[in-house]
Amino acid sequence: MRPEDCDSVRALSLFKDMDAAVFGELVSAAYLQRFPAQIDLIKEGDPADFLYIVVEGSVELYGSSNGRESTMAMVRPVSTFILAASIKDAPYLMSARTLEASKLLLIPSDDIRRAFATDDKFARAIVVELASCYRAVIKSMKNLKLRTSIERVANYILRMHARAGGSDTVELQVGKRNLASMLGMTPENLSRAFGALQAHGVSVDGRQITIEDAERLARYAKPTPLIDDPRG
Amino acid sequence: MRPEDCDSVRALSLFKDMDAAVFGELVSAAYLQRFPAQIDLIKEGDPADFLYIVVEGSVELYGSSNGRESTMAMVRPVSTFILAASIKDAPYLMSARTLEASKLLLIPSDDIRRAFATDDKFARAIVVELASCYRAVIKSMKNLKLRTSIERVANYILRMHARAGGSDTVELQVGKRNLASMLGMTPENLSRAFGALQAHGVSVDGRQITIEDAERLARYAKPTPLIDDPRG
DNA sequence: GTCTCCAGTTGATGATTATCAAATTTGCTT
DNA sequence: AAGCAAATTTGATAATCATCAACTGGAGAC
Repeated sequence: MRPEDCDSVRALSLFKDMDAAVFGELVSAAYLQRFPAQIDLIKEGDPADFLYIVVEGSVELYGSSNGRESTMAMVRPVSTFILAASIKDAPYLMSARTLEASKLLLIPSDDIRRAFATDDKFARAIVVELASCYRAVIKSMKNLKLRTSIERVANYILRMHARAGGSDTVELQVGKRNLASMLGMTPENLSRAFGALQAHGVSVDGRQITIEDAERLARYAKPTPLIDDPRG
Repeated sequence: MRPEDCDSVRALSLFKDMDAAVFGELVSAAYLQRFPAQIDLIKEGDPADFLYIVVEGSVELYGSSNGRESTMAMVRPVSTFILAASIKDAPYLMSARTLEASKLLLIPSDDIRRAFATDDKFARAIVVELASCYRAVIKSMKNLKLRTSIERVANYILRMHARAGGSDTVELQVGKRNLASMLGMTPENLSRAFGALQAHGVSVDGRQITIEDAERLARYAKPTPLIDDPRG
């Protein structure tokens, strides 16, 4: 594991304040691996053998039932996923696959639980992390239950716009297929939603999205920090 | 606060292993209050001044946006709600109101955070609690995204059936209006869903639900522990 | 450069779900 | 027990969303 990768993991709020020796043990027990795009990493229902950290690339978390499948979240560097299952020693609730070629750090759940039991600061950092994850899912659920599909797309565009520092052109980071599933709709309807948002000053060309007037779009989308603020 | 209420709170896994003195401080700082039915307790966006514990009765957590409103969860005794906001000192993401006359324990978030900072066992108990809450929301989200409304109703009935120890008649604990919102549909469609489930051996009379053959219903509902198991 | 493949788009249609209005039942009050 | 308000059901209709099929355009293979 390269020092800069190690540093970027250590910089995560989850690990930042933990005991140096315990962190050392975690890292030495871990595997740093590269995966190609579209590789299945974990399957829901499997025992949670590892905690995963996305060092480079991106990963899709999705759920399945019957024949259906739906994206639950997309994870980009540097952050962890499936922490809850690792800690509880419970089966994964979501499957995961790489979206692109990715570098991942796999830490055995046993070691995570041991560090959790020994290191008080680590235990407290996990609390904060889980609380944030919990609140993120609640927001995502409110987004789903309280908004129409076009509103969800509109608010997604506004969030990208904010993340890009207010630039009036933003670039989609994920394929429209994945985005559609993430937003709880079909790819066809995502296309049509983009079309419908032309009426609110949005134009889409490939993965380039141009926002004519963010204020105007916001008047339609009606964003609220209680759903759309990635922090808090 | 009556000793039996105190004991039932202490028995929660969140508090069970915590230091007796710290627990004593928490309880002495807390307010035990009775509320009538349909009383607004908290409003989303407000600062998280208290952690709530439902001692008796039941509470609805709901989100709103635009003019819409949707039930996110229903909390029954004895359990806590809005722990994540209390710990993070962040605004509530959900509003709460009593569903029936209820007895609630309100613990100031400041005291919760102080106890979290001092008591290592409490900090670890919070981790387990938050991990469980997180997984519960993920399940709820999978339920929403991966199932039709009739399937959600069918699986809800199966869960009640299991909770009632396999009895072939179960009683609805909540009004159909609330249940509909919880399951992400309108009251009208819940009615029709019950009607549609007659074809799978379910008959509904008021709040009494009779399941002719749970196996048969399960063949339609296709429950999975990764969505429907309340534990894990 | 041309071909192929695949993601994305578009159009037509069907299923699901929401909305509105009215009828009916239920539960509670007097 | 009668009367009233609220909850639920039912029916008719409309909006939303999914599905299927056909088409388009661009990226990579050869």
